[in-house]
Amino acid sequence: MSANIGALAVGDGKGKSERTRDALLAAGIRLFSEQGYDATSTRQVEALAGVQRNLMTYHFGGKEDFWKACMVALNGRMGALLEPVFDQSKDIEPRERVRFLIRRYVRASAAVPEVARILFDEGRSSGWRLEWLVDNYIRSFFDTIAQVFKEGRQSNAIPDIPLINFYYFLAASGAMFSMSAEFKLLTGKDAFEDAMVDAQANAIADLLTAHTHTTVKAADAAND
Amino acid sequence: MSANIGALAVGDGKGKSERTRDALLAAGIRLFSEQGYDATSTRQVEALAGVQRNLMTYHFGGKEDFWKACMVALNGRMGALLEPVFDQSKDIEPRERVRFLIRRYVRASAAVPEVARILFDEGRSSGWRLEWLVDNYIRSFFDTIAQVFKEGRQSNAIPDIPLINFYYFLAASGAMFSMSAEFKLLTGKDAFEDAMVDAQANAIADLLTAHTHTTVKAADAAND
DNA sequence: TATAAATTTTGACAAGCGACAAATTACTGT
DNA sequence: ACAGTAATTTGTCGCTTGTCAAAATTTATA
Repeated sequence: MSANIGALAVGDGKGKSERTRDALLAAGIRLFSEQGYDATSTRQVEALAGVQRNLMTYHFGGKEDFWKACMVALNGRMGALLEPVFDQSKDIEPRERVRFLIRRYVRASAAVPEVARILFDEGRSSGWRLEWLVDNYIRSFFDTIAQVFKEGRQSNAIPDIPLINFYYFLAASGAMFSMSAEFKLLTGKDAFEDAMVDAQANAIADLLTAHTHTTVKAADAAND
Repeated sequence: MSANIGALAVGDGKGKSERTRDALLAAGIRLFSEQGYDATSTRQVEALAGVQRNLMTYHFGGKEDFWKACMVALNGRMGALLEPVFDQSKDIEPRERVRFLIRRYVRASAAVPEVARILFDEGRSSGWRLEWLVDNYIRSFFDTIAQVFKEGRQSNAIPDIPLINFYYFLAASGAMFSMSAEFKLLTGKDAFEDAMVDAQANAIADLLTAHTHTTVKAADAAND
C-alpha cells in the first residue's frame, strides 16, 4: 500500500482544510471498500491520507459520520458517470437503448468498483449502515432499474425473468471488478483493462437482452 | 444474534473436545462470512460457540489456522451438495445437462451462502487468505467450470461469450443470497424461500443457456 | 485406583482501538 | 498589528484485540 494518498487526491486551488477533507475521503473510500467498516481504523485512514491523527474526528465528527460522508462522495463519483446516460439514450430504439444502458452501467461499475465492493459487504448483514444505504441510495436505484426493466419487457428487449432476479443479476455484474484481486490471481490479467471491461459490458448486455428458449421448462422439471 | 450456537452444532455421540471444535467451527464460519476476518475476534467466536475463552487457540493454534480450518469445513458443506451432481447428470443430453448443473449450483449457493460471502470478501484485496483460497479451492473450481463451459459451447448450449465472463456470472449468481439482508430490506421477502431459490436458479439457467442475437454488435458500436 | 495426558479455566501482557481534551499553530477580518 | 476563530498537533483515557503462561479440571490408560 502506498504511504500517502494525499498528493493524488489534492486539488491545487483549494485551501488546506479542504485538501485535508478530500484526502481523508479518498482514503476512507478506498479502505472502507477494501477492508470493510469494522476492519478499518481511523488511524489507518489518517495515515493513508497523509494527515495527522485525530483530524478525521475533527472534520467529520466521528467514524460513523465520516463513513456517511464517504458514501456521499462515492455516490457522487458514480452519479457523475450515470447521470448523463439517460439523456444520451432517450432517442435510441427500445432494444438498443436497454443494451446501451446496461453497457454504460457495467462500465461505471468498473470505473468505480468501490460501490459494488461496499454493497456486497454491507448487504450481508443488517445494521445501521445497510439501512442508511437502502434509505439513501439503494431503494431509488432499484426503482430506476425497475423502470428500465418494465420498458424492456414491454418491448420484449429483456427476457421473461422476474424483476428481482434481473436486478440482482445486474447488480452482481460488478463482481468481476469487485473481485479484481482474485481475478488477477486466477487469470493473470487486469480486470480494469479497457478490452476486459468492454468484454464484460458486452457479455452482460448479450445475456440480459437475449431471447430465451420457451421449450425448456418441461425438460427442466423432468430432471428435478 | 443468538447467544449460543453450540447446542445446534453439537452431535450427540461425540466427545466433549470434538463438540467444542465443531461449535467453534460453526461459529467461525458464520462470523467470518458475515463480518470478515479482521472484524471477527476470537472472543466473539468463542462466545457464539458457547465455549470458554482461549479454547480456539488451544484447539486450532491461533486465528489464522482456525480460519483455514473453517474454510476446510465450509468446503465440505459445499462439496457434499455438489459432488453427486456430476454423476447424476452424466446421462442428460448436453443442453439440459448444462441447465441442470447451473440450477444445482445456484441452489447450493443458496444452501451455503457463506461461500459466496467469503469469496466476495476475500477476492477484493490480495493477501495470504486469498492466495490460500485460490491455491486450495478456487483454481480447481474454475477449471471445473471451464470444462462445463467448453462442452456447453461445443453443443451450443451456452451463448458465445468469453469463458471468463461466463465464470464470473455464475460466481456472482450467489449475490442474491449473499446479500440476503439487503434483499429483505429491499423486497420484504426471504431470499432463501424455496420459491425464490428456484426462481433464481431458473433465471440464471435461462440467461446462461439462451441464444443471443447475432445482429446487434454493429448497432452497439453505433451508440458508443 | 493411580498416573499421565488431554482439556478446560483463569490470569496477564503489549498493542491497537475510538473518542475526548487541551495546547499549539495558521488563518481571517478589522 | 491585532483579536478571534479555524485548523492542526499532542496527550491521554477506558476498552478490546490476539496470544502466551500457568493453574485447575476432566479424561484416558495401566
